Amino acid sequence: MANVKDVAKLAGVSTATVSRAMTHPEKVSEKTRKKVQSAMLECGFSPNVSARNLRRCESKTVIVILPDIANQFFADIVRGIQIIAKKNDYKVLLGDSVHAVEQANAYIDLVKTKQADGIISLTSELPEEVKEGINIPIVMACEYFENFPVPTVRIDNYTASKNAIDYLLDIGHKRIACITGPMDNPICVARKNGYRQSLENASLELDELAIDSGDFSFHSGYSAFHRLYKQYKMTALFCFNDMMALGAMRAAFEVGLNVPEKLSIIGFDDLPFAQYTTPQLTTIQQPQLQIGKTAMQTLLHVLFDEKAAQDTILPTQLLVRSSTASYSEK
Amino acid sequence: MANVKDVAKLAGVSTATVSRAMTHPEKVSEKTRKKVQSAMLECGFSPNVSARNLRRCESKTVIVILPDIANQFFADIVRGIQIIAKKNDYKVLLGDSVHAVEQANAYIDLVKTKQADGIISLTSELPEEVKEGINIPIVMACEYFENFPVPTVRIDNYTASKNAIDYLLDIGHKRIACITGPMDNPICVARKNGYRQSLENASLELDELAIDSGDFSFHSGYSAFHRLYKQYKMTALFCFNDMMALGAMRAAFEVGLNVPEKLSIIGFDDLPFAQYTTPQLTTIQQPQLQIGKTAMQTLLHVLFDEKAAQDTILPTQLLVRSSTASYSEK
DNA sequence: ACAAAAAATGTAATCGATTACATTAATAAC
DNA sequence: GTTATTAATGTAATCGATTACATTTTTTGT
Repeated sequence: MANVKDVAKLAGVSTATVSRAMTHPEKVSEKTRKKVQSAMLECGFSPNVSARNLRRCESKTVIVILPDIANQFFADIVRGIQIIAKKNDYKVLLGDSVHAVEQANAYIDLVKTKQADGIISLTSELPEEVKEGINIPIVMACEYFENFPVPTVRIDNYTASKNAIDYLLDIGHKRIACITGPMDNPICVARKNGYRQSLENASLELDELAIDSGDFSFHSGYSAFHRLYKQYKMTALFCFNDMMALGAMRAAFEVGLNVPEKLSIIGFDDLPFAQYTTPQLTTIQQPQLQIGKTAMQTLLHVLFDEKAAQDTILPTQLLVRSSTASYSEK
Repeated sequence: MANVKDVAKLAGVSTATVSRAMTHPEKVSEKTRKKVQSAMLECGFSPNVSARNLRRCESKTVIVILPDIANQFFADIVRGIQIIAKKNDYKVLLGDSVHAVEQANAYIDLVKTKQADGIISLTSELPEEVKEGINIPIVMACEYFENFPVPTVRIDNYTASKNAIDYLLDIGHKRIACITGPMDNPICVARKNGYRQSLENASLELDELAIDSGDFSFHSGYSAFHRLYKQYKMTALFCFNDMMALGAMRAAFEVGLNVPEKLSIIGFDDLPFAQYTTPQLTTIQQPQLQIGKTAMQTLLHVLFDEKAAQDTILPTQLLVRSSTASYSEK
């Protein structure tokens, strides 16, 4: 494989000039730049990036840690990250942590070992050292830690959730159940607080029997519904993501509880399938693309210390489709 | 940041010994190994992998090129790849090519520039040079090129498709429409051939009005259905993936064509949502996890030239759920 | 046309881990 | 106890691109 020396010899210049022709073309005369370029073509030269990284102490690569590549929710976030990364000459590499801290750690090692410059984490399932403010450029998107100083980009889970319940109350529901995510997750705590606050504002009490939890998978929504159905007579159900909402909708169908006539269901995320289910799913839309873009921009700030990187809160929107209907007591 | 020299000084040994303690521990005495290890801990040493890669001419990293991270179909394939990679001390990095050859090229460059050792491509949207047998370790999974010598792992699309249509014929359907994928894709050609052959075996002629094509997205299935519905009276519909099948199912609902009573629908892939739709989707299951595992194993063969890497064809299975029902003419 | 400033290029050190080869220490063989 | 073997360690070159600094060439100003 050709290296700078070969190119230099072929072009009749020094290795320094070859290097400059690649990375600082403005510092090389038009004429020699052309000579170098054709020499590079002639011997099929590709620079060895390990060598460059070694010398430069950077890699122009960012790692995105996903807890679960199978969750479509992350797709557009990643797209947004890629758009901004590309504009800034960064490569994006996706690491699926499969919800395992150990696996996430392996990706963080890529930064420690200089194979990547920074991390955007879409999961809070990270090793303790990260929370303790280890010196690694990292931005969290969607998720966050309580009281830990990692810059984040996210939504206002509390308000989004509160608005959804407000809407259900508005259209006459009083018995509103809820399928949460894992309650050790701060965003789930926030969503549950929104749910509780909305009920309290309507002078309704939160009934623990109306609440069950899942792990964001289709199946967990399905089985949580079956458990809830036995213990609580609900007219509406709020699920902490669309996948669980679909699982619950399926389960409701199986017990003959028609959606939305007998049961209203609201999801969270607005995944692509949400408008293709029958009935189409009412859900809370997150600005995934914008979250991704902002996260990458924030990471660039962290990397270049341009300004103290801050938290960003982006807006959500309740999309009313056909899985919800107004309720009036008979 | 500490480097081998620092560790060496701290442990009172040479850099060579430090290096050996890391990568060939059996060549170092028990005693010095311990000394080195505690010295590494003491100064918080992480080896600079760029330096190692530079010297070793390898990166222990493989790139997986996905055409679309939003397509859940790839999730378990990636899991399978990761399982085998981990066993062999390889890192897996996912690259979303967004169906763009240019983007795929950027990932291929990672190999040329020694940042990755090989590629598993889940898309055939690759630059021409790859097809021309460029000297890059690459394995294709699911997709393939006609007449190009890249090792592949895939299913028998022709037979899988033929079996699905055979089943529809068996349960009495005669007017079977089809929503294909992009017809410049060899796997789509194979599936369409299976569809045609099954019809021919039953002495039915393939009617071009019964065929439309999509791009594997929910929406394309939805709009293809609406086009088909205007021009062809079908009692069954075969879609080349589950996402289009769901889109079509939604469209069928909108025109009042009940599934499965008035229209049977078959998908392809068995994505996680397929058992949570109403009705649950009959579909062709692919062994995604196994495809991924085999692809990674094949890539290891390619990398180490252990034996001529071959093509592998894995089995599929028709999963009959509730979106299909038998048809009898009135 | 000449000095001064600016632009272009070259020389060689550098990044940090690895490893061929050389040397020393430990063990085995007789 | 001496030599032959083997194990452990050290020395220094190496991977390939970058860049500080030095030198040469070109441009500018008068």
